[in-house]
Amino acid sequence: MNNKEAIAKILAKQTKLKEDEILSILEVPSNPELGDIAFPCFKLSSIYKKNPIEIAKELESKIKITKDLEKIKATGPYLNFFLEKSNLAIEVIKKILKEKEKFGTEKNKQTIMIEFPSPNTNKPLHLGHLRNMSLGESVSRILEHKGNKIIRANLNNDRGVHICKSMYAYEKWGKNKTPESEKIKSDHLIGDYYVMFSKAAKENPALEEEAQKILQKWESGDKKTIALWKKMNKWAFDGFKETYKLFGIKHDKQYYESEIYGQGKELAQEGLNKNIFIKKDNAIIADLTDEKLGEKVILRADGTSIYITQDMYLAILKDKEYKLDGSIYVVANEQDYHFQVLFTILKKFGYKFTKNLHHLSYGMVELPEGRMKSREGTVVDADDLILETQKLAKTEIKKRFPKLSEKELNIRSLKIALSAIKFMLLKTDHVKNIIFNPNEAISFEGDTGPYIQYSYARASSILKKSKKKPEIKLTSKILKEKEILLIKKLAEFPEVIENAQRNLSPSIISNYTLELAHIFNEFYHQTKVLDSENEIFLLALVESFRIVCKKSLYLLGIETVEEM
RNA sequence: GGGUUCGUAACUCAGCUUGGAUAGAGUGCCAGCCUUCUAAGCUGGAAGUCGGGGGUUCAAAUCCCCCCGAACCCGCCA
Repeated sequence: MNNKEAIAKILAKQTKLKEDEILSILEVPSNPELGDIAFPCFKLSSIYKKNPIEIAKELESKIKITKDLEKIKATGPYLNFFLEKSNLAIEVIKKILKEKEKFGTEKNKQTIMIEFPSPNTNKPLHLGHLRNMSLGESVSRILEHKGNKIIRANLNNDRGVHICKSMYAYEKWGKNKTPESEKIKSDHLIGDYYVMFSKAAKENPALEEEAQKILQKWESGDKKTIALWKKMNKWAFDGFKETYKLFGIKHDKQYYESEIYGQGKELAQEGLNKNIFIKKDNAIIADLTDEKLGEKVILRADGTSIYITQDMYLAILKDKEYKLDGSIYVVANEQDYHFQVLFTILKKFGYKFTKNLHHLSYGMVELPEGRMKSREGTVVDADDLILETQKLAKTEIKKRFPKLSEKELNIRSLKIALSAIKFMLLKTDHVKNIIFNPNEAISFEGDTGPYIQYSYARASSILKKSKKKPEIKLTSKILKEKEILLIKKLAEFPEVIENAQRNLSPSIISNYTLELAHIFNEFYHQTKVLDSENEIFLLALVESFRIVCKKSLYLLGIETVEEM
């Protein structure tokens, strides 16, 4: 901020350091009571060969107080600057109220594709997918906020032996059952048969070969197999569609593995011709031992393509179709190696877009007893979790608003439930694993989404009840501690977004929003807004909080409620 | 065996990018606060060898090295 620059200017006059040098040393004191901006004197200490404590004292007596500078105080080896708060407050609030939801935006105008969650069609979405989708959607919104055009893409893994397993089980035990006849969500029906197959295959390993046979039939275009595959895939997609809608996810582009899985063979041949790949045991492989990635098969000895072959092709296809400035794959960290290999190969081909590819790798969601396993049916189902959480939210709402209409109850409880789930998944740094304890994880108190929503609702309530209009005018120049803290926190927002964007890290926003809401609640208890001396100004402050809080939640994919 | 990532309070996590002043939250526990803008809240308290060891530095949770522990990967599966 220009306050820092002004201070740097003053210090540059008094010391041998240059302005930008000072600017990089200036920091915010750990405790606000110490001051607003601190200058550590250690650097000067080595230049002047003098005790930093003495240097701080000397500077304190040399620097004059101006109208924006309330006080200067040397504390130990630090020189602390106290800013005049009312000017700062007016400046910050004016900017927020003027720019509103555009506060902190930029005009980057890049086209960026974000791929998520790319599910398999043999089972319904689970908690891992919810983490994936929360991340993908939040990163999309953060980059949009920075002015970029985002294409939300989804790669449907709709073929392969895992899908044949569900097909086998359905054919054998399904007896023309349908989602309608069983009154079950269509993708859940498929998942049930997948689990059934796995259990049966444990007893009778020969079933694995049966699934392989179906895959061969599928690849040869056997009509009956294709018909069954189409029928079951539709069930999967219909089910996913509902979950996406419930969770607030909309894609701009759908890719299907079944349509691209055979492609990329020309690339393999091209790589061979260009000596990027070599032939070994009749297969085409990439020798990446120099890159410490070992040898990777690109095309099987029988000429069929594998995962990496198709992914090479898809990366090029995406770039060709959209002329992308960036492409982000939101995929769990179990595939770190795959993406390292993929990007290395594309680079060897000389594709310029390779430098714009990014694997947004995130940690696993585990249960207290260990990893979730679809095969064993120990996964936390996405739909079930959302509906269960919504039920809990309904109970809480009914305690507070017993007369609320059924319609409003449904809308509000869903917003609160999704906020609890999404925030839980986004508050932890995405590289880390999350241990999901079903008994404790879903909460509406403490460091949670609903806590933030509640703070927002309180703010809305104040504005609704006041008879006056917010105005940036101070009746009293003396601001209370929490009022100043809140203003300072609001001012941090653009920097926080910048940081979150640079690191593609929604958790930075989650933690900021939590701190913001926390300070607002402290302010709420310290200062009564209605009928106070500074009412119109405080209303403007509350409105500023509402704007920034709502925007922060939006960037996390979370909606606000006006009353809760 | 090799690679990648993680390790901070009883539990779940911030802080590490850019080294600085007594390491911060939440949950749980203990003690308070609802005739005052919504108690899904607020105030106070107890609770820490920042995995261990070494190094760099005036200064290390933060940077470097070694060790230990955990997760994931190392397939002509996806």
